[in-house]
Amino acid sequence: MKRVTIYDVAREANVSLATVSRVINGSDVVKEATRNKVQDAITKLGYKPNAIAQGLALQRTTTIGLIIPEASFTYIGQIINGLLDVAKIYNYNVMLHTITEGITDAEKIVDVIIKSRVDGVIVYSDKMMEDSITTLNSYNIPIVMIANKASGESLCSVYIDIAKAIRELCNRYIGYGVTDIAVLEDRKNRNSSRLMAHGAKQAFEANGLSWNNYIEIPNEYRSTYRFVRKYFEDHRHGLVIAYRDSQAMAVLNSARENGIAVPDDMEVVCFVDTKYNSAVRPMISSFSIPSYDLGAVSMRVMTKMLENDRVTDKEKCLSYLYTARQTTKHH
Amino acid sequence: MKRVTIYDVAREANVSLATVSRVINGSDVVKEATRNKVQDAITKLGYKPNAIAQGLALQRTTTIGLIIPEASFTYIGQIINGLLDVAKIYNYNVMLHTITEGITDAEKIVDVIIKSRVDGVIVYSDKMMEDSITTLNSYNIPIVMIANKASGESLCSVYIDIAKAIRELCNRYIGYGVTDIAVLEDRKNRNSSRLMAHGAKQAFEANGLSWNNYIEIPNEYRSTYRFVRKYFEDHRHGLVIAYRDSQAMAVLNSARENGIAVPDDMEVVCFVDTKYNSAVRPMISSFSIPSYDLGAVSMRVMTKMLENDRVTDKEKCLSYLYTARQTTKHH
DNA sequence: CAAGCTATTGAAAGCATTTTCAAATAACTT
DNA sequence: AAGTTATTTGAAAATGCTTTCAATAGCTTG
Repeated sequence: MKRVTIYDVAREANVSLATVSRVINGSDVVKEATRNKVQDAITKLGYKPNAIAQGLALQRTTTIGLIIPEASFTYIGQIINGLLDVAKIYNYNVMLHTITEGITDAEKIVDVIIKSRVDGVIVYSDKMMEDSITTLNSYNIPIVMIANKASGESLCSVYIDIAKAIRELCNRYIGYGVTDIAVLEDRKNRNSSRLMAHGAKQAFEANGLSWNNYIEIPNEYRSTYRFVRKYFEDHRHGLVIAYRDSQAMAVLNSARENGIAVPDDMEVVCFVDTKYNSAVRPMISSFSIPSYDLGAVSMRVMTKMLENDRVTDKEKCLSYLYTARQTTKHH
Repeated sequence: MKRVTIYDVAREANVSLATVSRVINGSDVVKEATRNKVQDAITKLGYKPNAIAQGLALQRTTTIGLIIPEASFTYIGQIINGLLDVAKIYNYNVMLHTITEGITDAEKIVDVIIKSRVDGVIVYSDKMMEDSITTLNSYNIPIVMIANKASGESLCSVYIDIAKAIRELCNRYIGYGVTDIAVLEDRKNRNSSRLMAHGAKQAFEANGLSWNNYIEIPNEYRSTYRFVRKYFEDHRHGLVIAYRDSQAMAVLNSARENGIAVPDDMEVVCFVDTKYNSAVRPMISSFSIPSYDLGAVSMRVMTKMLENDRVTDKEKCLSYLYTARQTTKHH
C-alpha cells in the first residue's frame, strides 16, 4: 500500500537516486543502457514522481492559481476552457478559487494562494482589490489580469477595450440620430459596466453632447426587469445597452410586456455575446468577444513570464466584433 | 527576496522549529508566553507556512482534483460554485482539469492527478472511463462521482435519478393520452441522455406500450435545429424532451419556424433548468436540479471520506422539482 | 605507458515542514 | 529538601525529490 518512491526505483534498477532523477527529467548524460534499466524499473513498479517533493526541491509547483468571481457565467466557462487548454499544453496545473464580495474573502484567498506556493496567479475579477495585488507583489508572485484594463502599469493584463467598443457603437447611433441611449449597470461586473458608461460618455462628449444615463440596478433578474419597466415609462424609443445576456433578456421581456416593440421602438444591445444571444428570439445584437482566447492568451502570457521569456507587451488588447441581430434596426 | 521559513521565525523568536511548528498548528502544549513570542515573530516577518513542505511531511496536500468535461455549461458553473464554497469551509484547494473526448486525454489527466498527489478526486464526466477509475483506485485515491449513477458499487456518487424523473413525466403524459414522445440525445451528455431514454422506455413498457423514439443528434445548435425540423415533418403533436437549455431553445425555434405552435401543438420539456429557461419566451418547462448542491454535497462527502468519518451511504440521490412553464399545456 | 580527457555515476546537501522521543524545566508532595 | 509527576521544549529523523561536486571508468594522445 506504500507509495513507491525514487529510492525503490533506484534499488530495483541498481543505480543511485541521482541517476533515476536524471532519467525522469530526461537528462541526456545518462547512458542508454542504464536509462533502459531505470525505465524498466519505473514501469515495473508503476512509479510516478511525487510532484510535491519535486515542488519542494525545485521551488516551483507548476501550478497557477486562478481567481474568478463565480463560475456561473457562460463566458467565464469559455475563459476557463481556454486557460486550461493552454495550461495542459505547458504542463501547468490550475488551482481554482472563487471570490465573493467583501474584503475578508479576498484576504483569505490571497493567504491560501501564498501558502500554496503557486508559481503565478491569473485574476478575473472586479473584486480583486489593490491591497491583494500589492500583497501578491510583495511575495513576488507574477500576476496576469483578465478583462480589466490594468490600473497599475506594472501589471500584465489581457483585456477587451470595452469603452472603445461602446464609444464606437454610440458614435454610430448618434450619427443615426439616436441620442436616448442607456447603459445598464451589472452589479456582478461593475467595472465593466462603468467602462461601458465611460465609452458612452466619451462618444456623446465628442459630439458636443452630455450624457448621464447610467442605470444602476440591483443584481438579480427580477429587479432588472422592474427597473427597466420603470425606465420604459419615460423612454419609449432609443437604445439600451446591457452587459450580460440574461440582463438583455430581462430588458426584452420587460419591453414586450410594456408594449414596446423591439427593435422598432426600442433597440437593445448586449455586450457579451454568448450562444444564448442567438438562441433567443428575437436574437440579441451583441459584441462577440473572444472569451476562449482571453483565457488562452492570459495563460500563455503567464507561462512566458514563468519561463522568463521576457513578455514583450504588458498589455494585450484582444479584438471584438459587433454583430447586429434582431434587436437592432440600425447596422 | 528569499522567502521566510520556519527557521527564520525560530531564530527570531529564539525557540526551536518544533515549537514554531506547534504554534502554527495550534498545538495546545505550548506555553502562552512562548506562543506569543512566536506569533509576534510570525507577523513581524510575514511568515506563511509552505504548504508544499507541509504536504511532503504530512503526506497529504489538502487539495482535491476536479475533473469536468468542459466548463461551458451554465449548470456546471453552479456545481463548481457549490464545490468551492464547501472546499473553502474545510480548507481544501481544488485543482481543475477538463477532459476531452479520447482515451489519451483521460490517461494524461489521471497521470497528472496521481503525480500531483491530490487527496481525492471528484469526477463529473461521461467520459471518465472504467480504466481511469481502476487506475485511480489502484493508487488508492478516493473518488466521488457527480451526477452519474455509480456503475461499480465501491464508488461514492452524488446524483440525480434522471431516469426516474423522465419515467414519471412520461407516465403522466401517457395518462393524458400523449404517446408521441421523443427524447433528444445530447452528445456532450450522452450518459444522461441515455438515462432519459431509459426512463421513457420504462414508462411506456409499464403501460404495455413500446417506445423507440430516441433521436441521436450531432452536437451543435445548428444540427439540432435541422434534425428537429426533420422530425417535425412527421410529428406535429406530442412532447419533445431535451437535456440542455440550448437544445430546448433550438427545438422551440425550429417549431416556430415550421408553424408548429408551442405548447398547443407540440410541448417541450428541458431536463436541466437554468436561468435561461425562465428568461426566454415562452419560458421553458423543466426540472430544476440542485446543481449547486450537487457540487456542495459531493465535496462534503469527499471531506468526510478524507477525515474518515465513515461515509454512511455510498450513494446520495438528490431530489429534483418539475416546473411546468409556458412550453407545456399539461401539468 | 603516463597523462589528460570525457562520459557516467554516486554521495551528500538542500528544500521546508512535522513528529517522535528524550531532556529539561516547573510544579507538586511528602 | 528530595522525590515524583506534569508541562514545555528541542534534537533529529523522516518526507521524496534535485543538483552540485567529486570520483570512477573508459578513451585518446603524445
